[in-house]
Amino acid sequence: MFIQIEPQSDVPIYEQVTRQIMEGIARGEMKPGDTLPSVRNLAADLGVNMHTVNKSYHELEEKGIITIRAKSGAIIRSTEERALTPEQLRQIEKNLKPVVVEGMVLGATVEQIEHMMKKVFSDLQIPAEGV
Amino acid sequence: MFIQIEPQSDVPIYEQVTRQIMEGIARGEMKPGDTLPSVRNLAADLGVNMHTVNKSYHELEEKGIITIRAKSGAIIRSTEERALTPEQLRQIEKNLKPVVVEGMVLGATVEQIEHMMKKVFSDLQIPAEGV
DNA sequence: TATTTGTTATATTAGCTATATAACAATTTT
DNA sequence: AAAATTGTTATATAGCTAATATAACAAATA
Repeated sequence: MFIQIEPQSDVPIYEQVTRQIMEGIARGEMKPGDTLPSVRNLAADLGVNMHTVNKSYHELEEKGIITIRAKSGAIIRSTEERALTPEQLRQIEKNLKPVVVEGMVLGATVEQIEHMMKKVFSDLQIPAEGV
Repeated sequence: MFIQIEPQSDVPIYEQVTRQIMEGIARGEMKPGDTLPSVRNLAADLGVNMHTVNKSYHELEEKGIITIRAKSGAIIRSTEERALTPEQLRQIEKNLKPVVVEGMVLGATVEQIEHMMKKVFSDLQIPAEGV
């Protein structure tokens, strides 16, 4: 699998897993309807505990990104199913705020932050076929 | 002071202090050259421990936002002193990435995120005189 | 039927957050 | 010069989170 864990990071392992699965979805490497590997399999692949992966999956479910079918598996929800609620928009803005504020205080311009934002976006864009 | 602590938040107190001081600087309520209150005074104001505020100040120093003069006080650095190093740009981008990725996966467009970013920016802009 | 699945429970270790006290030495104020 | 204030350092404690380890359960799947 495409997930790489950094044990020394200040970002918790379960959070690293969550983020990299989201990246995989954003990149189009994983599509809606796809099933995630079982918590035991992924945990074994990554060399981490089952519960750590389980926590990550439940975090993804809370965010509305996957659906966990008890005793069966986890499926990536379609973009139609997850319709970007006002609550989710508020959450994104809440996450965005401290990052933008820090950027401002350090002297970054709106254009610089905008540029970084678009760079992140395009870097994750679904690559053209055969690339 | 303008800082409001939410004890129930999942954001650590020292991090709340750091963020709200950054907001104060972004808003122009605190200007370069200004001294921050002593760790003991601010801690008393907020009803938290001295070490909690001290941790926040050191976090701000690590970010390059203030200078701590040992046994004297903490001063807000000027924008000229902190020249937005490549390292800082990388840090901002690193902070920005997971937020943008989550927004993407939830179905937000570049325009939506851009709009939120600019909203945060303008909300913190230095208000016109006498407003 | 046997295997795999997420779930639940218990226990342990490690690290972080936050508080509490206390003392030190340099700076600043009186 | 004396007193007060300052950040620093040290020790200790309590609570919480992260992560691991085992184990058993019941439903789903092969």
